[in-house]
Amino acid sequence: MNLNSQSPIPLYIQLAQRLRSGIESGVYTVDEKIPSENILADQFSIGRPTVRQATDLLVREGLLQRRRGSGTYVLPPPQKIDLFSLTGTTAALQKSKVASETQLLCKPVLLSADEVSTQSQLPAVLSQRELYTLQRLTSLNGKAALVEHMYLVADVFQGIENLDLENQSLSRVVSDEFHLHATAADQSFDICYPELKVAQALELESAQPALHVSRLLHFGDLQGAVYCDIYCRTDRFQFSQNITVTE
Amino acid sequence: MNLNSQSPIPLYIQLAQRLRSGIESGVYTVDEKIPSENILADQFSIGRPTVRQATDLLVREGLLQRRRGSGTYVLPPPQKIDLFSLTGTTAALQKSKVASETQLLCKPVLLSADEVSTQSQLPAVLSQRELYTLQRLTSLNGKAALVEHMYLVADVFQGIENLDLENQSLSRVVSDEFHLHATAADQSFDICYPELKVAQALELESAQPALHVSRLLHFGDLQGAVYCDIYCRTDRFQFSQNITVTE
DNA sequence: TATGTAAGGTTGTATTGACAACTTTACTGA
DNA sequence: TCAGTAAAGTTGTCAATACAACCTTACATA
Repeated sequence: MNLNSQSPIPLYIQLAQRLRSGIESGVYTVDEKIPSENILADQFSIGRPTVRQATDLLVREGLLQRRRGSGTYVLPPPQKIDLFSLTGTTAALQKSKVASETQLLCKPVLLSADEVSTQSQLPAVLSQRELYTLQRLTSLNGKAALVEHMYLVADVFQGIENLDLENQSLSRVVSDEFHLHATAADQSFDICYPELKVAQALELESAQPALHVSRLLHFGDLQGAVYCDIYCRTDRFQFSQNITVTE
Repeated sequence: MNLNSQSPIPLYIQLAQRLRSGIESGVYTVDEKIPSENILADQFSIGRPTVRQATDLLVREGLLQRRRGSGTYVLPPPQKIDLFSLTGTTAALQKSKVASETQLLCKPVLLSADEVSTQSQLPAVLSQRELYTLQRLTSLNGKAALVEHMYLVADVFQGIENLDLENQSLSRVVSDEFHLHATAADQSFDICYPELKVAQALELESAQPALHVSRLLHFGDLQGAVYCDIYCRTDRFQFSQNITVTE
């Protein structure tokens, strides 16, 4: 079985399409290996770097995962989780009936207004204020799903560093301990390649993108009391949202 | 100037980091070329394939664009557009004061219930119904930004194929002609690699991801009367959303 | 001065080859 | 039967080389 070297379509794209079809049709089974790079090179009469270019595409699409020394595996399709409605992340996960575990990557730390002013990615409403910052990793069914890097206005959330912030919805903590409820949010969505620490926490492959959501939460008159950068693996879980008109 | 070949960090990642720093610090200017692959290979004493591996990363991150025969260019950062609140896409763009142009890629076509039932990606609420389908490309400031592939319930939107659907908010058409207003939406967000036609319309590089949003719109009692797959280039524009609590 | 052509420069695709770092498998000895 | 070790197989990184397909630049001619 060979590829068409007279075709204007590059060989690596032809091979990628063959492999993609094989995955979709079940020829290659989820959680099992596809043939090794050397075997594919022989089968299709092309070089191993060209095979790697083809599998690079499918790794990036979230269909395959390479494991050094072991092989190249077919990944399962993503599950669906409502994450971007205003219910709060851990609450949404509990509703979705997936086993979820949240752990702190960084415990809450108090940042002075000077320190905050050096962090240019924070919204203007938070500049020049003291903030608590913390990072959490949430795994679903034992698999890393999302990382949250949160900033909370220190004045509003005094004492939060003494609370248990693992395996518990932040919105519940905010509600139970501070008697606040989010009333609105501004979010933006983009594709990014997270910094190394976040990529490692999410178990991302080299140059694998993540969905990045910047979320600024408003609590009635307390505008922008919480800011959160969320990094999601959309290849493992599909993140959804329900919204309604507010009029 | 050389890379550290004794480092455990691969050479291509070291070079990528050097180039990224150069872009962020302004050493390499937006809309101008970085040094050619051969020049970088000489400068850093590495092979051209290794240089290409490094620039591959930055192309994927949306920092660089390669143009065959011309060079490798630094791309400008994305602009911010509110797209995922419930205001409707073209209306949101008008509000953002970017020059926007919307053109049909496919005019509305009526799909029979049989044809609809073969399209597995549509939500269950739409199966077994006659639908109009159409595709639109929206460009902002002359640059392809998003593609919408829409499905509208035929009973509800009879006659829509006779309306002008270019350069006009669908939500306005729906409002003016059918006296309907979206009251809620279910959306999900993921990173995808669109099919060729969509990728071409968006001017995506090979294996460049797009943000994919599936949106099901509800019009009061008319649940799920419009379904839309939206593919966005988040490297050119940053897409945002404002949501509020509905209680 | 403008147009056309050729040469040079640039990125895109592909091959062959080598070695490192890892996992898996098979065999041997206690 | 179990543990340890070596060999084989797998992916990851790197390089040289070649040719194709494109763009840019410079020069010549009308």
